[in-house]
Amino acid sequence: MRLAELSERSGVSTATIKYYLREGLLQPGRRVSATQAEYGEDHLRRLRLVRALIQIGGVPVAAAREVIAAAEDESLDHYLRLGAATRALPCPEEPAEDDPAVETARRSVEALLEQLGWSSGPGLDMLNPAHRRLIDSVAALARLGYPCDTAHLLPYGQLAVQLAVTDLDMVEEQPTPTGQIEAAVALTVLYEPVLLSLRRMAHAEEAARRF
Amino acid sequence: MRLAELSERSGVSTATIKYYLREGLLQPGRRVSATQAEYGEDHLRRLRLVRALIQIGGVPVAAAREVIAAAEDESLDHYLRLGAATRALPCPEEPAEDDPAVETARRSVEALLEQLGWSSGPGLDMLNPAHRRLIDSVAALARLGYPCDTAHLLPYGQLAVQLAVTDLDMVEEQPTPTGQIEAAVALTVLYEPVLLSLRRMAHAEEAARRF
DNA sequence: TCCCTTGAATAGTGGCACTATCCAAGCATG
DNA sequence: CATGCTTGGATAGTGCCACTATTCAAGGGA
Repeated sequence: MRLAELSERSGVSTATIKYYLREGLLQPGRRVSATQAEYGEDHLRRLRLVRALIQIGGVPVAAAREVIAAAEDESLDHYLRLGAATRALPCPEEPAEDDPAVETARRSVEALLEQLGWSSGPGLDMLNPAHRRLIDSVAALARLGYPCDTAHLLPYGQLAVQLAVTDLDMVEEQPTPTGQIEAAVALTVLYEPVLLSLRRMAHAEEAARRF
Repeated sequence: MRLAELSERSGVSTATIKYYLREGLLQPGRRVSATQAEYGEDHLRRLRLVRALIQIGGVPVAAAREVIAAAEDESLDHYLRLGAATRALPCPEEPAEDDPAVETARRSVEALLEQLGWSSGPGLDMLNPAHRRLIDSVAALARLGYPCDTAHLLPYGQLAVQLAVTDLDMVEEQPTPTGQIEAAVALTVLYEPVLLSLRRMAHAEEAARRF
């Protein structure tokens, strides 16, 4: 199909598609003449994924490019690609304040990981952006005077384990390796708003029940 | 204390504090002369809250103002203020595409709420931005071909209920009504990154276990 | 006295995600 | 074949957002 049709079927303007092509989020189409290119169903599928990551998941364009690149890096094996793709996902990172609260938070988190039985290799922690973000968030809560020690975090950690099991079950439903990578990325990102929305709705529900 | 001290103790630049003052995120200090103002501990506390909402929680400045305004609206009673404050929190809203997927998603969500026993008053749904976001996210997942029906959503909803119970327990620990409102806002927003980080880390852990 | 700080007002910056404009090369139609 | 529209590529511009820098006059401290 032509650019115009790709645009129409995806609901993304041609200008934006061109932008994504420039940014490397989308493979260029098969050139059919000096001034025209042909796109296929896989382009459409990819475009929909990119669009969902950016619009629903709030993933920045640059990060989406990294994810896409990692997902189709043929030089890695399946598991490494999966890890690379998910690690490329953004954890909106703040410039770490050198606060005593951060050190306390780091210890709380370390203790939490131990209680959860998570194998936190000493180098792996710091490489994982999620780990940094967790520490920063806990530190912010502590700075405001809210309890956020290991005991408080533990139930959240246990719930996270349940979530991960459910999520990976869905990933393993995918038949092809590429499909699994894509599913891992899409489900990781797109279930985040689902989860947060449900939590907020549950807050409202529970608050109404209590008052 | 003076502006400079407020800045030093909070770690926020004077320029940014002035910006927050202009934007109404912070009450002006008690004027002590034509060119100087005095700030108290409550200013510091408020500033830290605002900062955490914006930096850690990713709340836009405008939304933070709404939240603050609702939290201290004396004309509402405790429960209404709590609702108003949390409802002012942003759910990064997308321009709703008029897709058949959205209609399907809406039905899935409706069925989910019923199974969870949530009292979704017919008007309340649409007012709640979280509800819209949930539908949009489910629609995006469906558009990509991932299963996201009521059966798949139910475990997430049940987990959300557990989260809400834990969260509201923490809110109720606060002795004063104002403290409860503040806690509700802070915990709603600041536990989101905690939860998402833990989920991603659990993904990595569970993936390592399986492969 | 002199200079530094303070607070207010205003304008400017940088990043991001597009979006608008231009251009030359086709293709399609009469 | 002429003509006008569409296509893809390149470049520059837009709008928003969260700050940030500048300028100014009035205080206050050594």
